[in-house]
Formats: sequence, C-alpha cells, structure tokens
Amino acid sequence: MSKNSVKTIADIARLAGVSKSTVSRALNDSPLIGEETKERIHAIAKQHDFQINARARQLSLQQSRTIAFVTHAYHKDFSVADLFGLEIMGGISSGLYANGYDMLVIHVDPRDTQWAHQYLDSGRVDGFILLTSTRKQYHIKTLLEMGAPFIVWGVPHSDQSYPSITGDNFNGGKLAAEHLLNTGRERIAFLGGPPEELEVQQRFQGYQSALDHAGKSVDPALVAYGDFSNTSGTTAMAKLLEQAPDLDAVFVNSDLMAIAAMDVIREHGHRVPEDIGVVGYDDLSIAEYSNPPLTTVRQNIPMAGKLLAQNLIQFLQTGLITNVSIPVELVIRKST
Amino acid sequence: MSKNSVKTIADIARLAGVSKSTVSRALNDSPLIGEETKERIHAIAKQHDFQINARARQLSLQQSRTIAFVTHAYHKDFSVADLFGLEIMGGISSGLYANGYDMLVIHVDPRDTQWAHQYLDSGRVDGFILLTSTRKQYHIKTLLEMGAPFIVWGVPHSDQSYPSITGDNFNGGKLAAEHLLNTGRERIAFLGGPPEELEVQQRFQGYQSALDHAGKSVDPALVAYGDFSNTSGTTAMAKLLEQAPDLDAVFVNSDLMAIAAMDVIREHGHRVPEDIGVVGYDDLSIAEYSNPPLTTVRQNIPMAGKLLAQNLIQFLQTGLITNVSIPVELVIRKST
DNA sequence: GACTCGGTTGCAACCGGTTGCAAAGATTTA
DNA sequence: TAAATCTTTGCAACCGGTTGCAACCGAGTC
Repeated sequence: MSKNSVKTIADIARLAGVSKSTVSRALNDSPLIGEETKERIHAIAKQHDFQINARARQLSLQQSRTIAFVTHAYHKDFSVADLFGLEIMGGISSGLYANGYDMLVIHVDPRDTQWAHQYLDSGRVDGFILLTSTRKQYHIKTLLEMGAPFIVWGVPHSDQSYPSITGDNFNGGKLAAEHLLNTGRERIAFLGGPPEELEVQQRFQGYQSALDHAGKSVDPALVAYGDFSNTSGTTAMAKLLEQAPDLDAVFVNSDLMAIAAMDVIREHGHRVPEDIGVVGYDDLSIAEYSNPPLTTVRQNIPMAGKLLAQNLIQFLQTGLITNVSIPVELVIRKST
Repeated sequence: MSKNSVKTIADIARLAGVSKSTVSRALNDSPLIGEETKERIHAIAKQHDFQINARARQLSLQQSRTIAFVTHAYHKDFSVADLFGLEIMGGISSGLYANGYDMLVIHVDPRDTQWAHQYLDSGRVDGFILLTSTRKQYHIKTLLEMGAPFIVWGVPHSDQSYPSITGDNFNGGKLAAEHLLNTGRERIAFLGGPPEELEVQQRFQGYQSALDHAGKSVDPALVAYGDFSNTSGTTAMAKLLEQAPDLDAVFVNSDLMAIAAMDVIREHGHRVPEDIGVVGYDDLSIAEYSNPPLTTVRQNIPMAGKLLAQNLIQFLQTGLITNVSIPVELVIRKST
C-alpha cells in the first residue's frame, strides 16, 4: 500500500514538492500558506491517510495533551469501594476525548511524594484529576506547592485556590431529609462520611435545615459517622441502632454504606422500608439492584466527569479557576 | 530550588563536566561508561531529582510504552453494562504499571475504521487491549490486517493468530450445572449470551456435559439466548418461563441478565431460590448486593487484567503469542 | 620508543515535528 | 522603471533525548 510509505511530513513534502515547514504550516492551517498549496497538501495527506506523529509534535510544542486520572494504589486493586471512581471515569474520558485530550490512568502510592513530579516533569501529562481519596488534602497541598495544574472532585478549601467540581451537598442532605419527613418519619438519623470532610458537613447542614423547617432539632444520638465504605456502614449503623433503638429512618452518605446499613437493620429484626426508611447517596449503579432498590441522592456522575475534563482544560489554557457545584436530585426507589 | 534549573540531560552534563551522550548512557546504565563516572552522574541526577523527558526519549526510541484500553463509545457513556469492563480495567492498569507501561483509555466509535491507525501511527500507543464488544470480531480483523499489536479478552478464533486471555468457559458451565444438580434441581434451563460467541458455546458444552453425567439430556425448551445485557435477560427469562413453566433452575451467562431474570421470576409468582435456583456468571461486584445475593461463576477479574497486561507486553517485546485460559470458581450465595 | 589494544568519552546525526527569519516572487506605488 | 510592499515559501535551529563511529587514554607488548 501507499500508506506504508507516507509516515512523516517530510514524505508529504517530497510528494508535494515543497519543504517540511510548508507542510507543517499547511497541516496546522497557518494563514501564511497559500490556499491552493494548502489544499494540495491536505489532499495528499488525506489520500495517504497520514497521521502526524504525536510524540514529535508534543516534544516541539512542549505539551502532551494528556491528562492523568489519579487513582490510589492500595495493595488491592480496584474494589467495589471504587465504583464511584470507576463510574466518573467514564464521563471524564469522554469529556477529554471531545476536547482532543487523552486520558492516562495512573496509580499513586499514598506514601509516594514524587508521583506528580514524575508525570509532569517527564512531560507525560499536562495536568491531573483528583477524586476522593484518603490523602486528598495532602495531595492537593503538594500539587499546589509545585504549581502543578489539577482539578478536584469535591468542595475546595476556602483558603486555597484551585478549580473544582462538586455536587450540591447541602441540597442533597436537604432533599433526603425532606423526603423522609414527607413520608411521615419522625426519628431520622444521619449516617455521615468522615466528619472532617466539607462534603459531609454540608450534607449535615442540609439535613439539619430540613429538620429545622419541620420544627425538629437534631438529636445527637441520631448521628454517626463512617468513611463511605460498606464495612464502616455496618459498624456505624449498629451504633445508631444501639444509641437510638426507636429511629425510623436514616440518611446515609453513600450507597455502599446504605446497602450495608440495610443488612444491619434486617439483622436487628426491622424491615426496610416498613420499619426504617433508608436514603443513600451517589446513585451508583448498584443502588438499582440492591435489596430493596435504594432511594438515593443522585449526583449526575457523567456530567460531573465531563465538567472535570472541560474545566481542567480551560484552566490549562487560560488559567481561569472555576469552582462549580452541580445540582443533585432524589431518586425514589423502594427503600423509603 | 536547584530543582528548577536541572531539566534536561544537557544540564546534568554541564554539572558533571561531561557530554550529553555520556549522561544518556550513564542513566541507561550502559556498560560503555566507567563505574566512577556513572555513579557521579547518578548522584547528580538524584540530588536534583531529575526526571527524564519521556516524550523526547520515546521519540528517539520509537516507542511509547503506553497501551490503549479500547472502550466502545456508544452515545451514552459507560453504563452498568460496562461494569465488567470497568472492573477488569483495574487489573489491567496495575499490571501495566508494574511493567513500566502507562494505560490510555480510548473511545472508539464502532463506525470508525481509522482509530487504530490514529493511535498507532501517531505513536501514542504501542498496542491495544480489546474487551468484549459488539464489533469485536470486526475490530480483530482490522487490527490483524494492519499488523497492529493487541490482545483480547475472550476465546480466540482458531483460524487466526493473536494473543488472548479467557476464562475457562467449559468448566464454568459445568460447575454451574453440577451445583444446581447437586442441590436437587431437575429442570435446569440455560440462558446464554449471543449463541454465535465461542464463550457461550463452551459454557453450553459444559452445561451439557454436566447433564450428561447425571444421565439427563438437554431439553431445547430449556434453552434461550440474550446478549449479556439486563434487558435481554428480562426478555429471555420470560420466554423460558413460557416455554417451560416447570423449570426449577436456570444457569444465566451474565450477572446482569441473572439479576433481571430473578425479577422476572418473582413477577411470575415464583420464589428464588425456593422455587427456582439461579446461577449467574462473572461475579461482578453487584452480584453480592443483589436480591437475593447471587450464586455465580467467578472469573478472577483482577488476575485476568494483570495477565492481559503482561502477555501483551510480552508479545510486544518478543512476538510470542500466548492464549491462556484462567480457572473459574463457583461462588455460592443465596440464589441457589 | 613505536605499536597494539581494551576501556571511556565526545562529536554529530537522527527521531519528526515547529517556528523565527531571510528571501524570492508578485503586485502596487511613485 | 525602480523602489516599496505584500504574500508565500524555504533554511536552519530547536525541542530533549539516543547511538554509530571516531578519538583519546593509559597499559601491555615487542
């Protein structure tokens, strides 16, 4: 095939009887090149379906058009606890693709302080996307110090400045609590993620606000915290049932914890939703298949991913820092 | 910091008072360089925590040390139907990382015939990893024709030659059917994936073999096919119940179809597992959370991912084609 | 003392693009 | 008709590495 013989712009230059630079400019649609020449070169390129060498181009341009999706490398591989991450990755990937960027998935050992250096200084990526992770704040600090471009999923600390995307946590908590109130629940518990996380605090405020409006106040016995994982859900739910045996609903900060909590509730001899209503958070795909199917606060995960991609690219190109909070909605299923 | 000033091997060369080539050779541990010089250069590099420019290196070396994980870009983003793909990606990613490769996630429009060209000829990736997808055979054909390095998850066509990893489908079918027989089931149905796929045929053969050993033969009324998706599971299960109202067990070729099938079974007034036992396939994370938790054939997904990575790299480096089939096991939960 | 010879090192070309600047040709202006 | 100007193109350097080949070194040999 002719295809094999045309691999570089020099080949095209030879065919067109012009110089490398002219081909390069024509392919990049430079105004310096005459229309007629430009068309001829484009035609030749198309005809031999020429693919420009990305590495050489990137070396010259000093940029990689590649973004790293940062994932924590525990000793185990992806587990179900990472489902949220897995799902958002889909959205990010298509958002990047739409903007001509590639997505690299990188594993980071939490003890490793060099990873950002490694990928940035070696020119393999232009920026990073960070999700929830145990050492997120630490990573953010490191990245800020070294001036690395990145965007995070989550509420930004107010004293720092970097782009972020987050769900509307206050409203999420409010929606969940209101729904439980509307369905006649009296003793609504709050099973949160780590209490130091802003997301969790905002969800709690939303929950509190809904109770206030209904003329109720928060009972400390009805509040417990976990770390979003299913095992922590088991523990925290058991604690709640012990502290407040009369609770008749619980707003849980993640679907994984909610599913674990429903098991605990049943083991204690209660029924879901008849005795105790349960609302989760995230609307992971498993929420639909749980027993019973989980009422939950949906974060529009594909959209979140797309925005993470777009806004990071915008930041790379213009330096503009945007912090956006996207709306959430309540998906009512069988657990309430 | 001194860090900022040392970005290239030329910088190091200046510091060490040698030439670029010496630095390059020293960093690559070439035997041409004297021990003493080598150590001195390494020390300087470490001290300034130098990161070699990957793009320049790759351009020179004509390789990218990057593998593309190919995912189909339907109009929608990742859906629950891709959970299997999402999970195996975790294994692949860590397998690649362990071998010093990066993983790029790429979206492929099924109508696009140029994607492989694009990524390979532009030098962005060295090879591809293909999962189950509707147009897999077509993609394989294209890749073979253009001589692109790749590995697939699935049974290789016997008349073609390329590396692959697959679960032991025959044994998977056999284990599932034997388990159902052992728990006293008499009328065991087979709800397969697409009948033209070798995986499905092999699972059927395993199922048949187990029945044979028990002195039973396959009843055509007890066989139906879907396409692995949950909606097809709904349709196929309804068909089975109509064809054979007396069935008391079903071996389903994917967890997604199995979960849908259980809903259909309940809607028809039967109980799982009391009236009808259900075995799924894959052991996706949702299997554990379904109602009831699903007995299923586990494919060791993390291991599969790791092998896909390793064997593709082996193929790239040595041209060795390996086709490996990894063992499966039965995970017994509450649906049987 | 001239001559190999093995071990080290540097020169310069190359990988495949991009781009500042000079220059050639065409066109306008005086 | 010559000078000035604009448009279009090519030369050559550069991005940051790798590598074939020549050159240089001190030690051993005759």
